[in-house]
Amino acid sequence: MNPIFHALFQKSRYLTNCLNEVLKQHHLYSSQWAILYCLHKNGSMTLTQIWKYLNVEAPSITRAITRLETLGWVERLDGEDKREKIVTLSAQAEERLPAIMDTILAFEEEMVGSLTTEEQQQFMMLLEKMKG
Amino acid sequence: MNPIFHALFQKSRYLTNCLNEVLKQHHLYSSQWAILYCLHKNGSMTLTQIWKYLNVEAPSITRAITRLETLGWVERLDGEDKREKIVTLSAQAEERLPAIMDTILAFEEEMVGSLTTEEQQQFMMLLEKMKG
DNA sequence: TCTATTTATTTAACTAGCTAAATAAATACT
DNA sequence: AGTATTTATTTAGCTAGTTAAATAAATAGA
Repeated sequence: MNPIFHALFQKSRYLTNCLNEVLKQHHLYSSQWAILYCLHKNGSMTLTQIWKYLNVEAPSITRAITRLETLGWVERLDGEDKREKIVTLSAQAEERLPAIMDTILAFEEEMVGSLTTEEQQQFMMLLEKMKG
Repeated sequence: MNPIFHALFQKSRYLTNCLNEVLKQHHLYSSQWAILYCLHKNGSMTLTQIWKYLNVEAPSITRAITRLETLGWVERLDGEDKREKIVTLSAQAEERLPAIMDTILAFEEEMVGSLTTEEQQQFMMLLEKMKG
């Protein structure tokens, strides 16, 4: 068994666990953060736009949005096309995002700061060179 | 948001999905394969040895072993220390392992074959250079 | 116009990780 | 010896991904 896969899976799991740990202070999980960041960057989006952007399946997003809605982070609005739901950040979310972003930046610096910019580019290049 | 994390998580998810896909022909999931491979390599192991080796929490292994046991891949035996359970591969599993290993080798070649040995080492080195 | 197909979302059920707490056996301490 | 602590496993319940199938609205075609 090629150790690359084991190492890659381990690191991925380890990093999401760490991310969840630092996000605890904001009462968020990493998958919830991914959606909030996506909405912050792109503005209001339909569910389909979100899952295509994050490259996960629709039901994962439906469930996460439902949770974020009950927690007051987002709102679901009917679209002009009655099939689609438009998701927007709540005022409360907009207010809290800067502090969360600070947390994330510190986390990233801690995790990946030991790599030079060239090494980071090298890493991305190698990742992309794997099939898929 | 540093794109390294997104890329890493995506690739990890993509590779496990691919692995699950090729393992379908053997009616196995990737996490089940990880345990079977571990037992093949190390011989009989206690649950604790397995979860420490695979670096996941104990309940994940308890559940996976229960499933593998009902499917006939492994057996749970009482240890001399009555607290521990010793897990062994079934005869059926031993019989089927070579074919599964062929599948896995082909999968690895497909996924990572486009990288030279140096690139693979480079990749591992960069992974390890990240904190953790 | 009516029907068939496509598209957006949701629901159900599965694997797979996690933490926290329960249980039972072994070990350590007085 | 008897109690307290540690260790191994399990159970319960959570996030988070997946596929398959249901529902409802929009679109395309006869």
